[in-house]
Amino acid sequence: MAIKNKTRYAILGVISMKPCSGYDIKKFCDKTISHFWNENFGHIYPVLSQLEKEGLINLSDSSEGCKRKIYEITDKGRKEFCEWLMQPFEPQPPRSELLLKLSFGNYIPKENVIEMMKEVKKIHESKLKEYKQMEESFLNDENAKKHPQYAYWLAPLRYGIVASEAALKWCEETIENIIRHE
Amino acid sequence: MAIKNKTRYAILGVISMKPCSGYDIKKFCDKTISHFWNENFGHIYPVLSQLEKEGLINLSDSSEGCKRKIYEITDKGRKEFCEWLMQPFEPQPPRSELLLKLSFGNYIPKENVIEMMKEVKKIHESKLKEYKQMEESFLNDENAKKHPQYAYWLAPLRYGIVASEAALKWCEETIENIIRHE
DNA sequence: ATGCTCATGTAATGAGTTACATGATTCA
DNA sequence: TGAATCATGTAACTCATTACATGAGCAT
Repeated sequence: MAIKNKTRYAILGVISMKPCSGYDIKKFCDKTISHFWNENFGHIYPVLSQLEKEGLINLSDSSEGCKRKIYEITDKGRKEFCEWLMQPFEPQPPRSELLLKLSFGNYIPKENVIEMMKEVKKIHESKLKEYKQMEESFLNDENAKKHPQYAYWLAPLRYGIVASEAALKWCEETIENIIRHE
Repeated sequence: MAIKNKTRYAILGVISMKPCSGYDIKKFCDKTISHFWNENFGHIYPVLSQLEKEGLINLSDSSEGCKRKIYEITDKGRKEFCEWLMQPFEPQPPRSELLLKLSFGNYIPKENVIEMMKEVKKIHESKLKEYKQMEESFLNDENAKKHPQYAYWLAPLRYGIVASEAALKWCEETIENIIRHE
């Protein structure tokens, strides 16, 4: 059976970049990878304890006597993290509430569906704008370019951009189709 | 607090089209909406019992004395289903294992990441092919065109197509970027 | 002194998956 | 007669979310 707890890998990944606390991890997720990954405290803290118990992370020396609990990754932890990275990608079972709703659109007035689709379009527009701004500042950052993670950070951002553009196009097309179909 | 159990709406939707059994619902999901929605028996049956208890579905007369339990939607059920349909779309918290993995690609050999991306590309290629075939047979089906659900069934399919095309493009671009970045 | 952010955690709950159990029917 | 499919369900488990509780430190 495939391991399903992805939170542990997200945490290992964040800690592997820089020793940090549970609070830091949450902040990092919210600020940096929020457009493709989310975590919440209620899950982070128990998983942190478990990872420590398994010896994949350690309380760092710097956090002794201090209130904040700073964790660092161990060799064992780095090994397990890399093993996960090397495992082939397995598609996740899809669940799109939007597409589910949409496919039963004939049960409610056309206007409501169109309104919903316009809302969806707006969401993608604002996301696209945000991603493009991020991309611009990223491409102009000479320091970032030298970072070994550069191409791997650009990729999710680029995904956000092309996916949003496609979704936008699809929204327009779908609204047209719904209007046209009597 | 928002209701989170989406399975109940998927079930109500399927039953609202045509009275059917839990087994039928599973078959329908696998065959017809599998590219954007999945269900499994272990969840369908308990939710069916619950929906019946709440009076949103009924055992149909035709299933009396029969082994198969055919359910039909009640007025109350149809009302609740439509209420859900009318509620504005709320974006789901994102969790892309692929993008998470990819963003830590610098921890493993480049070749592995590229191999993974090529696999992902293959997956999208075969999906795109499948969707296009479905689209073709759908567009050539004169009966389908007259169905009130027509535009709403075409939409998820079109989404699959544009999303796959975008993802494909992104795969190629990303592979290039990873190769180029020393 | 009031409110905000920092910071860590626990408990309850819910959603969904997987594995297991059972028996009927159909078809080769 | 044996395998595959039809058909319904339960139990155990895991993952994740939400709500709750608590307290420190800092600014106004």
